[in-house]
Amino acid sequence: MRVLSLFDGISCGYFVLTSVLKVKVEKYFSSEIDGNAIRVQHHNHSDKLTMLGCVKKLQEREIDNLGHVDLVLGGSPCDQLSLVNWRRKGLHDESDSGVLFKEFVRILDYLKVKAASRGTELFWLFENTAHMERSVKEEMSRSLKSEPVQICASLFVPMARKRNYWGNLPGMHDIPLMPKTSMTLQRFLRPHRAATVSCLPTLTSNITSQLSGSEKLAPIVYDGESEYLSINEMELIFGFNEHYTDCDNISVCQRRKLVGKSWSVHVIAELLKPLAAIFATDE
Amino acid sequence: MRVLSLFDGISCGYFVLTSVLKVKVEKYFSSEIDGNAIRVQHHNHSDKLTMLGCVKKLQEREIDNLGHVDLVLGGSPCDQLSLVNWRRKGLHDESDSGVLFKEFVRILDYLKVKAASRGTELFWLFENTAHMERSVKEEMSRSLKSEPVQICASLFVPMARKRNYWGNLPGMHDIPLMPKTSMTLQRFLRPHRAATVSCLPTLTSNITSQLSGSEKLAPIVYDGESEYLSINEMELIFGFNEHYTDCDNISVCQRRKLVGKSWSVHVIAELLKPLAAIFATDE
DNA sequence: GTATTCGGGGGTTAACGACCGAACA
DNA sequence: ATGTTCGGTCGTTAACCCCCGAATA
Repeated sequence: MRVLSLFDGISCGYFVLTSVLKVKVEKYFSSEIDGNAIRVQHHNHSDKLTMLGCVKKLQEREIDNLGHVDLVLGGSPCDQLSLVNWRRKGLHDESDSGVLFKEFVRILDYLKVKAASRGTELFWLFENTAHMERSVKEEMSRSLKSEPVQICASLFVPMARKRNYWGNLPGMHDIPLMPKTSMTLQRFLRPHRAATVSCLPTLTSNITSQLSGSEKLAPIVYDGESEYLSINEMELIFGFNEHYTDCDNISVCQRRKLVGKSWSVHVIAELLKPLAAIFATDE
Repeated sequence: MRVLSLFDGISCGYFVLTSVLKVKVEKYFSSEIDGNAIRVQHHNHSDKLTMLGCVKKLQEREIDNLGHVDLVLGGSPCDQLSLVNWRRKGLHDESDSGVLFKEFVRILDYLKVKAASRGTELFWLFENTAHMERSVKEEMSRSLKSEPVQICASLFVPMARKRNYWGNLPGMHDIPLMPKTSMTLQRFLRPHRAATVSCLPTLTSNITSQLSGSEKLAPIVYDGESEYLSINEMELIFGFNEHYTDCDNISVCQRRKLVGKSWSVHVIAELLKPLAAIFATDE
């Protein structure tokens, strides 16, 4: 499989395809500009990724040079779209990150045309927060020429995380809306660390996102004192290996920002699972 | 084997005995008061250690309650002894950490008497920096009733670390003073990270200890820029598993302090290796 | 009503990264 | 002479953690 991942972050897509689904990834093109995210990519996947830099550099000439692409992945920045940012600028402020959504559409549309003319199939998946203005979501759907499915990570892990997923993956609109997982937070913790809640709120890059309810209850008790999740625990709950982001002296704060903006591994694995039956795997 | 480790830090002794030498450790009593060190102990060895708290609490009654002890380990704080601290207070200032050396002697002497009266053998190992005033070293030798052997970690890893080791371990004074290891720093680094030196200076808790020579050369080049070692690389060079100290949101700075004060795994393994032929192992 | 949320601004605290220093090899 | 070192102080920068906020469900 040959993959193009835009806004690749800490390469959740590559992690899911190779570590979870065991798909043989022949090429993985990663577009990312954040220095810490690239350090995590280097540390975990070193020379298996091809780094492309900024999406804006990907014009038709550069896309042609990638060769054949089977799957396009992307989740453009939501900081200017999410309702949690009351000073958000929306999709159209050219000086901010919301406008990057259009880069995904531009690149996807070009690859669709190429695939159609060659008679090959192009799979794609686009993700963004479910917590945005209705008008923005509708504009995204018009641009992507499809309707999203909303999936919450609490189907698989003890953490809320409602996200909208657009795409053409087989069966993606038929994912059963099962009840929340029976896995409790405590199951993810080491000895000496006790959970105060069974399920976490949506974890963002802001540490206060960990506090539950109006009483703002911290999730952990250690040595008789309440405290926040460790970054290790956050990595595990998102579905990565423990220590996934521990490299190159990236601070705990920056690691929290990287993971808080990432995808939930279990949800992406559920969405991409049908591709494992189509493309070559290691098993 | 039943072990008492004083000033246990991040439990290098337990790591060596179990992970390197595969000795069956029936009991490992750890005396430590640093909160971050205890978090690392909990995270890596959870319920396999028995925490004793401060060495000063270990009076004859508490020592009796430990039951039989085969091996005593310890490296008392050197911040008031090392020549690098020009405001050091020495061994006898009751308000500072140098005086803790006497706690090791007190506890060792009591266990020696107990072992002699029961006719059992008591192994012991005490460690401290080689970079101290001659008079302090001589006083330590008088108190411990033995002479130390000086071993540098560069025998095994690309890092200087001259330390004095006192004890009664079989063959410890016969460890061959081989030339420095042929393992270069580059062998410990991931792709995209280049070493500027083949062997590091003595790594301490101070980040500037990584700079070599009068030109103060940083050890790493990444993306064309010189930078410091990552804490991961420091863990590996000390002989621990990568991420050994990554837990509970301990900051990179605090992790550097924990590792910088720790023992070199390879040296301790060489010293304790003869015990693997005496005590039960997993192999 | 009421709880929720891939975020930012502001004041306090800790990490960072240069100099400092003196003995022993 | 020259280089070295299980550290500590000092100014600068970044991390921390309380507030804030408004649409959607």
